[in-house]
Amino acid sequence: MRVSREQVTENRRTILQAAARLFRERGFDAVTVAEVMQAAGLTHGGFYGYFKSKDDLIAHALAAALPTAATPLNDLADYAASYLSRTHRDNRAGGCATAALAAETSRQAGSARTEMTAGLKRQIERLSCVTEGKTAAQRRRAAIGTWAAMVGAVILARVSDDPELSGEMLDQTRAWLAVRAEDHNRRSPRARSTKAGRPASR
Amino acid sequence: MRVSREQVTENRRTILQAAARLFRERGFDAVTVAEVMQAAGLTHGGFYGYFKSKDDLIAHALAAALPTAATPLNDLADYAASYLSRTHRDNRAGGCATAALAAETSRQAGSARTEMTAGLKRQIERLSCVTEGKTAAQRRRAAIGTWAAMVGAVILARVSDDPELSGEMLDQTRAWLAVRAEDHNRRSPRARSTKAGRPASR
DNA sequence: TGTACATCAGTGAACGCGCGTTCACTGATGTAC
DNA sequence: TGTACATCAGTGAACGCGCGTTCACTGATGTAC
Repeated sequence: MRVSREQVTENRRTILQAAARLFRERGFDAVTVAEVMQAAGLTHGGFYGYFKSKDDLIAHALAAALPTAATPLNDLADYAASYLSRTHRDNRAGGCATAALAAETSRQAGSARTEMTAGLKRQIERLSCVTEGKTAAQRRRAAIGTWAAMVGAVILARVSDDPELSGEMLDQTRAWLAVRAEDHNRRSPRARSTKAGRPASR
Repeated sequence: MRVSREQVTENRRTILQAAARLFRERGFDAVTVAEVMQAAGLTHGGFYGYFKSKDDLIAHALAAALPTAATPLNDLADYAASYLSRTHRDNRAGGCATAALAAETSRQAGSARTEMTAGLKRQIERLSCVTEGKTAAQRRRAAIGTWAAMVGAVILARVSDDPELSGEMLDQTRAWLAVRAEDHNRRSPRARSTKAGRPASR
């Protein structure tokens, strides 16, 4: 049952989206190739016409799930509020691929790690545009520290089976990040660069 | 080939230590029951005399690998320096079980999540004794934010296949945490509570 | 434009393989006298 | 204290099962005339 070239392109996209969701939700190992193909409305035999192997799918699905440099951030407080929300914590399948898969990816084949590393670099660049700091180096430092805290908080909130502690991880980390920004403004109020003052993304 | 009761007790401890190391190094799924038993110097058939199932082993191995409340922290800067070191980053098997396994544990059976949650509570308590803050609530907030950043930074440093970026994740997060403490001291220099002023652990 | 044929995306059965788990057996330990 | 027997920790073969991957086949698509 051959299919049109447009259909092939669309199928590939559908497979990648299904894989990206399933992997984030359950992890690489717990998701089978057959499940991904079924979620994409196909049978498992056709998989190897699209990808060399499951490892190959993992790398491409990661690339598809990670944010691109083309999507700039607006306000850090807004971003933190949405990232450190209960909605995001409970939405693994549609949420941040780094929080869901970074730890597992570090034990994965090279191509997956390469994709995750590229995504990490893009995210640090994006955050560097909205963090506080007199110099670019200070803003980069804040971007790295903030990102580590956000990713760590979501991972820890997700592992906690105590709902109160889980919510506290999100809320307290958010408040702690806000206090940090306030401290900075108190120390050097003129250093805050406006959003318009720098390009929105790179 | 029956074995003495003391030997049984020691074997159980050996199995747990071997499992805790292997799980941290490669993750729960990638380690087989047979590998754990071989690492403990036994054959795989005897496993079910010690544990109900692999899930049961996972829960007990986590409990064994997580820090106990009885080990208090001394200085936060020292702890951060050692946690955010290249040595720790490269020593998964002997390193922090939370950084190595929290993400995977959040998709695991209930007993493993319960152990990890208990470990998280203990760690927040430990850190609350060495963080800055006028009130207990402020110190707890700092403990949570600091712990999220430390765990996140090690996870991200481990996933990066760019050695420079990997090292930067550790160094910048450490510097960023130090700046945060300085800011606090500048804001309210009297608020710093001495180590002797509070019990070392709870 | 219409027709005949080659191409190849998709199907589903099948293959190896390795895993968690079970089980009959062995022989040293622990215990009852 | 010494002996006979019951117990049970450990062994290794075996069991199901599910996974990633392969392959012969099908039939709609794309192309050459």
